[in-house]
Amino acid sequence: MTLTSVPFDRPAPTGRAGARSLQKGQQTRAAILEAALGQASHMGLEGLSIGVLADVMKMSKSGVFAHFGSREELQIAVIREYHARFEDEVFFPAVREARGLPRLRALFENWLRRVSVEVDSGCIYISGAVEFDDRPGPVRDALATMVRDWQAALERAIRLAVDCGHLRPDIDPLQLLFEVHGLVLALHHDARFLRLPGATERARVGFERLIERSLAQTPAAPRAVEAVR
Amino acid sequence: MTLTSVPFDRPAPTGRAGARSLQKGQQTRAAILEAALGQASHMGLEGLSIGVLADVMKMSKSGVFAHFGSREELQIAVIREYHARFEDEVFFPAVREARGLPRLRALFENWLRRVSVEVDSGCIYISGAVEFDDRPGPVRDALATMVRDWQAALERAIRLAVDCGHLRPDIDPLQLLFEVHGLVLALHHDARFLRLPGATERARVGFERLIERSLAQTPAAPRAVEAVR
DNA sequence: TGCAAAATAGCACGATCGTTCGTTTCTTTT
DNA sequence: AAAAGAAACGAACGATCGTGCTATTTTGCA
Repeated sequence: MTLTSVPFDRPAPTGRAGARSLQKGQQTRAAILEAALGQASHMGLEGLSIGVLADVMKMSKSGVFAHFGSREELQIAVIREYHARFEDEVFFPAVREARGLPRLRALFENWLRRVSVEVDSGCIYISGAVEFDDRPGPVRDALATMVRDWQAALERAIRLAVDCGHLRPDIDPLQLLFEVHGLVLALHHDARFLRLPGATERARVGFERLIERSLAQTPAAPRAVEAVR
Repeated sequence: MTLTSVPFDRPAPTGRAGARSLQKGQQTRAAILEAALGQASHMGLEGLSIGVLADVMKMSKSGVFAHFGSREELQIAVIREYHARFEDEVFFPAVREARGLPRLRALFENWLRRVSVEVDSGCIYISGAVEFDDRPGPVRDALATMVRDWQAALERAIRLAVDCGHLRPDIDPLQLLFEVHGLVLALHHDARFLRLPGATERARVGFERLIERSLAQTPAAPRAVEAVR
């Protein structure tokens, strides 16, 4: 019951010894990844620099390098690490809620928390999407896989809410997903770039209006009379 | 009656001679800018490289460099150029429409066209916002000024639609702006990064629903009965 | 404690980056 | 046509980049 089916090669036991308790290498690798995640959040995945990372870790460049084999692999490792944390902070806590509207609300609320400035780091899904929308390659592929998985999870939650009878049966899950996603992107833009206060609340309001319009109990909304022009 | 009040130092007549017809320097500068705009659309403003630009223009690096004085100035010049084209393609054609809903619709529709993949280039406002949300400096400032101006223009159009009686008087223009902006961002994401077909139509549908909900003629929407949970 | 293997350091490479400077070529004006 | 000025070139700089080697150190296990 995980968000994604992408295989993680985390332990990567190169030696024969079963990784009983995190070997030295694994834990410095984890520490590097931690630092890399921070750097990528601020400078973007393309801003990741092995040299800078080595300085931060007080290691040699080659020491850092050896853990990943290439810059691309480092970027992918960062994406996977971000994905894992996203799962832990957004997805898993939400699936403990009752299926249907409560779970959908929880997913959105947790998502908001992850994206808003309250966490100093930016969302790698969002910044990465912009950085790699014209850059084919394994990094883009990894990123796209994770984003698609997350969108699929949201779509499932929406469909569940429909099946539960919480939302009207005639709503288009993908359209609703599109609109909800837009709210989060607008939040990311206004809060992080324009530094506008209250963006989180705007996203919440937008979400509640979308839900309200999609509620099952709503008597078939009276057709708006003849739109202006 | 322009979108922005930011002064353009386009002609920049260094000599005393009145620039009657584009001097040689000005027109190669324009050609460089054209190429730079294309490069920035694909690689982002941070991906702008004077060396690559020189190759494309078949000029020397220093020749290109001399036109701008620094990489930062080049980036800012690109932003201004993009802004000018955005005005020409999105803003000006729309203000010829009747004020109120028709103009608002035209603004949105032109915006869609500018952002969707139909134009091969990406939107520098959107990619720049992500690239520079954690990078203070003159480039970020220039970008933020342009974006804020565009948002202000949209806000004005919304307020006009309210004043005309097309939209309900109790709607919050900034909230509506936020939600409309989200649709465009979602379009940019789905169309350019995920390469999903039909994203433009989803944005249109979302927009029409937002408008429908805000129409003046709509009888006060019946309060949705007690939301689930 | 000793030994094999894993982890890290050190150094050098080729490439690219933005930038500077002095020179040369092309335009424009007188 | 000559003189003045703008535009473009070419070479070099210091810095940083990712990466490939070979040592050296550190670790984990017998």
